[in-house]
Amino acid sequence: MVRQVNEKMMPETASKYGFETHDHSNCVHGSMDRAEALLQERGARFTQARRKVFEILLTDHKAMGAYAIAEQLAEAGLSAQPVVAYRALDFLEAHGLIHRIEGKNAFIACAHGQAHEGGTIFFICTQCEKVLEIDAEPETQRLQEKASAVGFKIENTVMEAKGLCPACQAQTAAH
Amino acid sequence: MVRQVNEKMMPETASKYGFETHDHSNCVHGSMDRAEALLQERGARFTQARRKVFEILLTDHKAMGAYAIAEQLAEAGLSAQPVVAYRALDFLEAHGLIHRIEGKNAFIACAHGQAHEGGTIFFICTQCEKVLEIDAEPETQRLQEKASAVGFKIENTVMEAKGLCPACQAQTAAH
DNA sequence: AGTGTTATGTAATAACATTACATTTATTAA
DNA sequence: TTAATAAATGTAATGTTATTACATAACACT
Repeated sequence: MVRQVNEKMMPETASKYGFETHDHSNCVHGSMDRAEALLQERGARFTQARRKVFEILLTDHKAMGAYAIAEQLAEAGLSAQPVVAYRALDFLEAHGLIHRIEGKNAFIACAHGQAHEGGTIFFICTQCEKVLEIDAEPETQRLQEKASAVGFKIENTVMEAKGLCPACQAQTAAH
Repeated sequence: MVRQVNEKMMPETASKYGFETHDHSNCVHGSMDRAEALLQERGARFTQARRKVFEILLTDHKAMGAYAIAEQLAEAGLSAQPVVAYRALDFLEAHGLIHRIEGKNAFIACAHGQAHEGGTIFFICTQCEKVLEIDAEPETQRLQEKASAVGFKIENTVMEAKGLCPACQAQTAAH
């Protein structure tokens, strides 16, 4: 696997992370390595299917549906059945390595290698499908307070905003 | 259609609204009347299908899937095809009369007759399926600020929390 | 009444997700 | 090392949610 970055590769590797340019090749491998370490520490198995699914999500760096992921699994010699993707996705989500985007029935690799303690807010670009993750604190805390006020016990919170990222706004304005 | 409330009916009509008891019969008709007025003002047509779907959601007062709604449509002599329900749901949502709950692929009648200007936060009870709506201000405003900081332009926000309502907490604790 | 617009009926299909069970691969303990 | 156990994968089928396409009907306006 190629890890070096040469001039020819730059246009591809200099992708978007959040909404800013970054060295994507480095980002992918760094995330894989961190995941590897994390899972080993937890005594969880980073199998081929899980590895491949995580890699797919890291590579595209945008929200992807389970079926699209399943299709790509075949390339690694794995079954392309949806359930295979879903199983890996469940596992990765449980370990905080990826997020499920409710508003899109899709998944993204967690940009931070591991999910925020206090939850995450997602800014989803409806045009390019990229997703920016923001630490949900202190909003989560405020939600807790509102819940307490009416006696509701929160188990899980979803905060997502759809709209246009800077790049797509510029593109739209250009027309 | 029966509008009067007698002793025999009370156990059914005294349902939950938010998480507190209220006169449900009155609530349903009040909402229908408000919707009627609102739509007339906007020059939109409150057809039989739309009326019936709204009524179904008001009656159960909990999150319902489109297919469950479609089944009930037949009772009014309408087609039970999902698309009929979806069309009415789209219309009602566009006019702020109902909300879509992303985390459940389901819909509820807006408890306030019309959606909050600044968005709504939903507290969804995973046990009884009831949903409480809370004004999202000032959270929406804070989200806007966070978005502005990274140059993101929000078009739509989803804030939902799943958990247990007071009644279901009590019930669970009793075991 | 005639015309354009809006809503509904009907059928088919697309997109997303889970269940069930057989088989394989890894872990563990004898 | 091997037998027993647990964990993960393969495969097929099915369940659930949502949309497309096109014909027909109802309404609104002149």
